[in-house]
Amino acid sequence: MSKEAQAGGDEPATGAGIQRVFEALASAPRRRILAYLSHSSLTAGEIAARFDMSKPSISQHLNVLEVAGLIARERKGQFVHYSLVENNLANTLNGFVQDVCPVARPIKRESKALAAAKGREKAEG
Amino acid sequence: MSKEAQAGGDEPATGAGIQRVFEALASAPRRRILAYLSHSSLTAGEIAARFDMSKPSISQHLNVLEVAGLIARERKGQFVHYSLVENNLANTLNGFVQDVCPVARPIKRESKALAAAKGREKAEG
DNA sequence: CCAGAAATTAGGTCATTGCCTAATTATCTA
DNA sequence: TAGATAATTAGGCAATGACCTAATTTCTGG
Repeated sequence: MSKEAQAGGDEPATGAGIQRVFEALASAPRRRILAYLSHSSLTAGEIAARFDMSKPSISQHLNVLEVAGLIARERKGQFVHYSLVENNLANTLNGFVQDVCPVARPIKRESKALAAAKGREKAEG
Repeated sequence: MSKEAQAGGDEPATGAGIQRVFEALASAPRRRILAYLSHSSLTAGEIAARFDMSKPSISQHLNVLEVAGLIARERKGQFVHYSLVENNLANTLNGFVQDVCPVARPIKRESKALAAAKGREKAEG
């Protein structure tokens, strides 16, 4: 398993990947893109159509999200489909919260269970 | 209860507070400060001493974190003590993850329980 | 009151980000 | 192959952010 692709699993919250993730999330349009993709995969054009912003700008946002490992792209003919990389966001943020927030530490085992459950889901899905 | 002070409780992940939180978290030094404060409260000077950075720069970072509602300041004589606002970080990130990450949605009730438990903890103190 | 320490504010520089338009690449179809 | 559509890359510009030094505020102790 590639370390960066599935960041958040065991990687400490001080790793290199987490920086890109938080930078990616610091932008409202990018968070909005993630929200859209949480409902269904979309082409770059479909995403751009939902914004009052030029296509190249959206393309840049998509690139930032992809480099952060939060979304995946797949070319299909002349279209490029984007989809959420589901584990990464939750795991990265979860890992960080566990490092920083004392309250959250007790649920460390739960998040572990969550990751396991997700693994199962993927395998069955 | 002030809405912004305890952001993340019911506030949608599209609110104004979340933007400040994510911007605050986009900086490695600021995340490091949060990690320090998760172990104990510290004065501005004690925090600055842990960084290879000027005190004014640290002061600015502290201000960003405070405006985001992630830390609290308390003046004691000539010192200023900073401490973590524990609920806010976990709740804000949790709320966002629930909005975006399909896997995480089923644990919505758990996070609610977590918030409740935290309330109790605070009250018993 | 004055010297000194803690912390912030003020002001300036430099790099980065976010947006745009124009140009380019890749693909489909007639 | 030519023309149209999807998407990206290239390049430029304004705004923002992160750092610094110097100056200021706020408190303590002699």
